[in-house]
Amino acid sequence: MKSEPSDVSIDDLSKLPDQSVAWYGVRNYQARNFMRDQMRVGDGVLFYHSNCKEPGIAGIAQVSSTAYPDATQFDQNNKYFDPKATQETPRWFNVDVKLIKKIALISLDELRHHPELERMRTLQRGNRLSITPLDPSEWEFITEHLIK
DNA sequence: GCCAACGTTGGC
DNA sequence: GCCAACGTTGGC
Repeated sequence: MKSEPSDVSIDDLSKLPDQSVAWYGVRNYQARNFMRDQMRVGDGVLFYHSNCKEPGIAGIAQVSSTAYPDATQFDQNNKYFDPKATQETPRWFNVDVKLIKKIALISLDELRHHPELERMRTLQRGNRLSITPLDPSEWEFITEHLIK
């Protein structure tokens, strides 16, 4: 799951109550569907810093709630406000994500050097989805071999 | 349903 | 700041 550290960084997450955050602001249907239809409480999450000086995996987290309507879609003053969403028929959903641990950054450059990860969705050319599923073998490789 | 125009993402 | 890639919008 990608987050821009200027918005919510791994250190921001570590300071939040319960080290947990609502994954608000997703406005892409495919990414929304991953949260709404596929994520389960306890699923592992790689917390990825994007659109920043050092992009890469900054921490390990887990899904800590099932999906529920993203509150920002109803807030006229929020940049994620969606005039087409209503309380009765919300359009956007988010899960909560809870920090497990911050790790030494695994840079995008390093990720690209491991053949075990060459099919990883988020590394594919042209991929812009902020949320992508991981193959269990990719999760295993990263958590067992790339965390110092 | 097509598709041009436009907006966004995100690495570099 | 550039720009490739891709998603969304809306006229027709």
